[in-house]
Amino acid sequence: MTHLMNRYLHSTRLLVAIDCIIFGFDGEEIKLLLIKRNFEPEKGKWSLMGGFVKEEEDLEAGAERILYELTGLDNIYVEHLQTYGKVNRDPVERTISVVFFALINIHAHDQESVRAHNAQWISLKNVPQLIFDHDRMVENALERLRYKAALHPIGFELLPEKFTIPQLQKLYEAIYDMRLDRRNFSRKILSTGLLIDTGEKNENSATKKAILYRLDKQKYESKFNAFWYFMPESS
Amino acid sequence: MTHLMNRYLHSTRLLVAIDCIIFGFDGEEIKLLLIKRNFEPEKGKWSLMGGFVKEEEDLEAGAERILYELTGLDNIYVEHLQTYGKVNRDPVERTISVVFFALINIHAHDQESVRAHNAQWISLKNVPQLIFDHDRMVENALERLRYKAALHPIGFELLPEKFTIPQLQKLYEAIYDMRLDRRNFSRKILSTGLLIDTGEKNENSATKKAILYRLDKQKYESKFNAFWYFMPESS
DNA sequence: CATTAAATGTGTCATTTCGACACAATAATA
DNA sequence: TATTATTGTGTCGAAATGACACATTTAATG
Repeated sequence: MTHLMNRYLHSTRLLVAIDCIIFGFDGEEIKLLLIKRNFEPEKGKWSLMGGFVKEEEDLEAGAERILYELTGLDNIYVEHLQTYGKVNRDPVERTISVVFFALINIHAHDQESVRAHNAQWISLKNVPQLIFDHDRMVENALERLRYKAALHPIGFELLPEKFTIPQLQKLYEAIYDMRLDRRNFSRKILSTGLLIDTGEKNENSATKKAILYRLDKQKYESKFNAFWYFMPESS
Repeated sequence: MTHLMNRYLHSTRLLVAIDCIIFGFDGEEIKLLLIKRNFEPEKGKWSLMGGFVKEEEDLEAGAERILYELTGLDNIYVEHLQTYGKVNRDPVERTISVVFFALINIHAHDQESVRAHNAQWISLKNVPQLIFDHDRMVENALERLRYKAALHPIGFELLPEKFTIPQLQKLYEAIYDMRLDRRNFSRKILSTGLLIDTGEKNENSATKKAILYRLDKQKYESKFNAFWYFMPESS
């Protein structure tokens, strides 16, 4: 038992943080939920929402706790991105950061809680410099989002329950920062069989009202872990 | 400063381990380099190669150290898989495990070092039960390998510098555990423009000698982070 | 009330890609 | 020289893709 103890006893314990990249979509742009820190360290600067792992808490649970604290939402899409552990990434003390990214319906969160945390939705194109290595985390998360959305039907997580094909197209155009052909996009999306016509139409339109669809949850679950092979047209 | 100290001081420090999933290919099967532990805890059982993060060591550096210790190789393909942090995953003490996976040329490693660590190459199909949550790590790594190899020209990392198209095909057949059509495979691979005909032929053949190709490093680098869209035929 | 403008739904067509399959070339062996 | 196993390359029809046209819906306009 002494031998066992030695291996463990002589090893370093580290602070373990959890940081969350929170994506939203307002109909035009992809946005991030960032906080202007009113606490140390780096008070006054922008950062991701985060916290430390608790003694008796799984990592995923920690991410969900932190997301709930800020947005009042649970049951949202959360995925482990990766872990950042450069020796000097946190100037106060060496800290490993386990990073998750979340996709939420931007209109569904708790406004009050967001205000209390001094948080704001900021367009991807206007993201300020962030503390520590949070910039790189955001970069990597965007790559992952693009990667994932090309292959899995993940985009729906950013939209309300009922949505139109033009809305979905705008979402993909925002994710990939490129224009897509309406007609080809529609064909591709409908060919997945994931969309169910609700019979309703989008009333908030000054011109032709688009059909409101909802996800076929069943097919969604079954297709989610399979490759999807959707990709924006190459040029 | 007291405020700052409180946030940090009252948080838990955790043991941080690094575990490595090491893939190899022997020409027929995908294999894992596993160790039969001659140390506690779980002495006598099989596990991944791992270790603890050192005080002044980046995570990636730690993975490379551990890989070098076992195989004598550096400059190999290593990618962060994900981090496992369930509260009770290690019965001795709560430990977070940052997991990497590596792809190596199975004939290039240091035999002596592998023997000294009581390690063995074990076919994916015969992997014994592993300690802790290492089974799930292996499962996830295989998923990642399949995912990645379908989209990026990653398979070459498992082959010697010069290789034939039939060898490459056998590799993909092993990764996806399915048979592929020779003629379609050849067409797809050659169409990527990544292969350069060395002019040499594989002399270890009792029949028609296959052309030896090597990677076009330049194109390889440029295509690596782009989607590749190679996938085995569906059925 | 007819016209216009903007947005949506659907269709066509040529090109490319993909899967299934056939045939010729190479090299050791009998 | 025939045989056998393996490798290289070609063909063909079906499906998917990108480029593009046209008709429909709706509010606003005169």
